Amino acid sequence: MSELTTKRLSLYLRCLEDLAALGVDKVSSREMAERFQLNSSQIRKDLACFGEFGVRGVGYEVSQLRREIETILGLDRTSGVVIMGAGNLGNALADYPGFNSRGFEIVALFDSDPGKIGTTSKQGKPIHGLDELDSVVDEADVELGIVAVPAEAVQGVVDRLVDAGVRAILNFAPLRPVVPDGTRCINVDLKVELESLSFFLSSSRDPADEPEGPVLA
Amino acid sequence: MSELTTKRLSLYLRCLEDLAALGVDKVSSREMAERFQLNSSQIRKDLACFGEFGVRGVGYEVSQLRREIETILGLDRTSGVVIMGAGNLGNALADYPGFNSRGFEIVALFDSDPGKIGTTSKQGKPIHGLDELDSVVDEADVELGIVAVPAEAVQGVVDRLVDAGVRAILNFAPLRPVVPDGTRCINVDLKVELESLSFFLSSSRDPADEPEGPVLA
DNA sequence: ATTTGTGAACGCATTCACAGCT
DNA sequence: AGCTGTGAATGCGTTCACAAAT
Repeated sequence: MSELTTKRLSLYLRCLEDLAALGVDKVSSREMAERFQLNSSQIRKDLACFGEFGVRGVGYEVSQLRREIETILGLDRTSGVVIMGAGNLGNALADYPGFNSRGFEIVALFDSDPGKIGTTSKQGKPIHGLDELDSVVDEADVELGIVAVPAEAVQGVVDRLVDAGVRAILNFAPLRPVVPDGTRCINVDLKVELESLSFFLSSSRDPADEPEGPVLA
Repeated sequence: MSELTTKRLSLYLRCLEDLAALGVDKVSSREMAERFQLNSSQIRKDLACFGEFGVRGVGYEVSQLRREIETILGLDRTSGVVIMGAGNLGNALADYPGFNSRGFEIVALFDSDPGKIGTTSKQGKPIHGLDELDSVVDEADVELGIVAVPAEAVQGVVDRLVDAGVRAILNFAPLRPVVPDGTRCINVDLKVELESLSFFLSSSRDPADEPEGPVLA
């Protein structure tokens, strides 16, 4: 099963939430595709990986499909989340509404700075020292770790998470840590994204790509 | 040219910076691949899109290749950046070291909250009202916009950026705005990433994927 | 001997197009 | 008539393998 498919399922889920909020109760793949700029075949193929949720000639029932996707993504169950690094980014993520929603619960932040330990984020999420990681992970049934520490600290922090039993990691540091088999790490590399935009700007300034005007005389 | 290639170029650049810091001055694609867990053919193919930077039988000169990639990505030139939304995330991004580095300069944040206008981020980046967007973009030669506002405000904010002449946008809100041709928008959807990890956890708990133990008797 | 640069082969993901069902 | 589910076709990205170069 492709990771691209699962990411699209998240998108579809959000679309279905929008539709439900609008009071729509039935939707076809074509309708959804048009409304949200998706591809209808792809919607159907993605869903086909997990079952048959539609009715031929009719379409999909919004609330039912929504529940199905929630179940597929494991959002029918709440996962505890810890955030490693209580800097600006860690704090922002701790209070990010999207991370404190169905399926997830931010349990705590961890930092090595003694000045931060014992304080909380703006929304009141506690900041602990690293020595408390194992006990918090055990007690709060934490399955997910978010890493927002400087590059040089990443591998050590990830190793600590893996030792504590966390097998899913979202890493924001600009260095891809090595993780053992059976552990998944998704890297969100903000600098790479920004540099990709810089390339776009640079190449659209540079006339190299479009050497001539319109070909039509 | 694939966006995947340009994102990998950012990675290669970071690797080369590491190598330079270690005092390495020549490197082969195989060496780089092993050290940073990449694929040597892919490195060569990616580079081949932009020229011939190596010497057969020898490899690449670190400082030269580094400069070449900086030029390709447009980092030999500083782009002004504005951040829309001075909430937790916007503020964290404004002070993020990776965004205040070679090739980029965070110029200002913008917010509609009168209580924030006139204040600054922790690192001193000014927060303006939306009415000042056009003048700031004009005066500071801003080419890049980062969007960190709630979903319902995204499209309006993006339209304002486009009107002001910003043609490259990094969007953190959970809604993909429509942008005109010639404008590029990269969406970083944090909730999608987290839900993708939730799926991984869910499917590795669920024995459906691996119905049996080891096949070897 | 070693490594680049690249055409060819491969594999994966998307899109098409239609049979099957309501 | 209309829409799903899916095999077939296409397109894209990665990997292989080797000729060209030092």
